[in-house]
Amino acid sequence: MPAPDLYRARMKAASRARTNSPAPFPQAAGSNCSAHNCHSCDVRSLSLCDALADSELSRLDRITRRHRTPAGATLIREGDPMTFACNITSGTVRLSRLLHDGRRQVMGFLFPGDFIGLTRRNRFVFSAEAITDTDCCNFALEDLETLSKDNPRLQRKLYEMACSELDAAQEQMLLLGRKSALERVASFLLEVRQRQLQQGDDEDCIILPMTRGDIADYLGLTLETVSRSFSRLRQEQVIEICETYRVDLLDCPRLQDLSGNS
Amino acid sequence: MPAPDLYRARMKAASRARTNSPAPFPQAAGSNCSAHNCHSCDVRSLSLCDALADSELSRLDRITRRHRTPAGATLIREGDPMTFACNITSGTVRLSRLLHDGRRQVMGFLFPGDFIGLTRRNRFVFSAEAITDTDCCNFALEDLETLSKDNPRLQRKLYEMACSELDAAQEQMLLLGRKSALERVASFLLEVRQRQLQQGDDEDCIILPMTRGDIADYLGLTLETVSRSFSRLRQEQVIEICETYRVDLLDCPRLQDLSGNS
DNA sequence: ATATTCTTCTGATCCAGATCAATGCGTCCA
DNA sequence: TGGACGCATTGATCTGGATCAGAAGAATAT
Repeated sequence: MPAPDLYRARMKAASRARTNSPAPFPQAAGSNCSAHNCHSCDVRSLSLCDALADSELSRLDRITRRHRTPAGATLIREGDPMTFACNITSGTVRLSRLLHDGRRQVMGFLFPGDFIGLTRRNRFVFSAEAITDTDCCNFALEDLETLSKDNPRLQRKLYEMACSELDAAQEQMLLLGRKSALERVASFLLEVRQRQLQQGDDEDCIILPMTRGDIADYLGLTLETVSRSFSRLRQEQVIEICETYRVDLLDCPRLQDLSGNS
Repeated sequence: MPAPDLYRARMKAASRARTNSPAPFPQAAGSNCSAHNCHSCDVRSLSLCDALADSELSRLDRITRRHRTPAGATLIREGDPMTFACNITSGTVRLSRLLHDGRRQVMGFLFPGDFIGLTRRNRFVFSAEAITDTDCCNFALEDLETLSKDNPRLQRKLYEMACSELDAAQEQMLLLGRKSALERVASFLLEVRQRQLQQGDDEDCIILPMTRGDIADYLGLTLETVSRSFSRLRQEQVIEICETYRVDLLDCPRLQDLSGNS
């Protein structure tokens, strides 16, 4: 995504929030927004669907509902009944949870290939909001269960995804429990870099579609502290802030040191 | 466990740490410490093994190695290769991770029925230490994989356990990222209560086998702050500290309010 | 153009919780 | 029996990051 678009997307998102327009999701069955099918899917190798052989894909195709969610709109509201799971195929999504008085914890940012639905709760405890325009495939939970029941590879893949998420969550617990502000921000930049390498963007230039406030709520800080940490990393020549939402990692080894991961 | 024993166990643990005696784990095959088998297992219904029918238990029995770990000894060291998984059958275990400069994050406390091994890493990134004398069953990872390969219920159970862990980890991320000290301590007490209800101890009197320092490292606080929070809850008649490691929850609704979970 | 909105950045001040320090209690061991 | 040790509690002080308060940039709306 070209850089100026990102800013525009953010603005659109903000304006949508202002006018409080209804979230376009979930939509009625059949209202597919992007010409797309499982066989030609860009992110199949990154996602759940990687567990299915070509021959099984048509069965998946039949239970899939595809949706486009514009930037700023809500995919899932905290408290919604957990009736479907969801696979992000393009865009960036923010998962967040609120405390009664408005304090917010961002549980994670989702990129193409990421999956929502690894939980045993019967309601979503977080909301999912599109940071940029987002495409996703969702499956009724019962369909997915039927499918996984006679597909051990799919069941196994779900297990592996849950374990990976768990590894990441434990990393985040260490960060939130014991790291300083600068360590958190350094860790975050390296995490985003790692994610973008997986996506095939192999530059040391990372794109941050989320705001400083989003980052702060992910790292258990305030946006001012995040901003100051960015500035300090810039002053120390560890990063260059090309644009607000685009950062060059000039010195990754140093960033690694600063991240606290020995 | 009667209360005074707990104090003694802690002392033993401390003395073991002092004299730096070697961890008695992993032991050679066959060195079973407790007379115990899968069919008569107390915690089967709480654990992984619940997924297996009676008829399949003997197969599990054959790949199981049982160990007793005395209080204060180490079950797993950070960095050990992940060659086995482990099921706690009695006792309490602390999982913790260290930052290079000694800062510690306790990732969780394990009770009977809890499982270690839901990860995709090939090395343990945390250490596991027995807080009280602990019995566990462990399985070579490859045995477990063989078993789960032709046992969909076991595979499914592993998936569900990973999802439960993930739900808990997200709860903890909210706590570590956004809750105040008092909210953290209140949440912790309620969490322990919940765990002890599962174990069948249905009193509003909870046992805390871990030290204030352990609790602090679990909650991202210092032990002084934890101690002060306990004192404040006592002053406000929300809890009664019967003994250091035994707490009565006098007013659970109030504790719930104070925990920040609306 | 100009006003407006959203966001970031930076400086000044404040405070919750960390750190430092002292006391007491229970257990172990010589 | 006394001293050492581990742990918990409480008080005094300090500080990293929160909060409060502008200023300025970037884009949209008019």
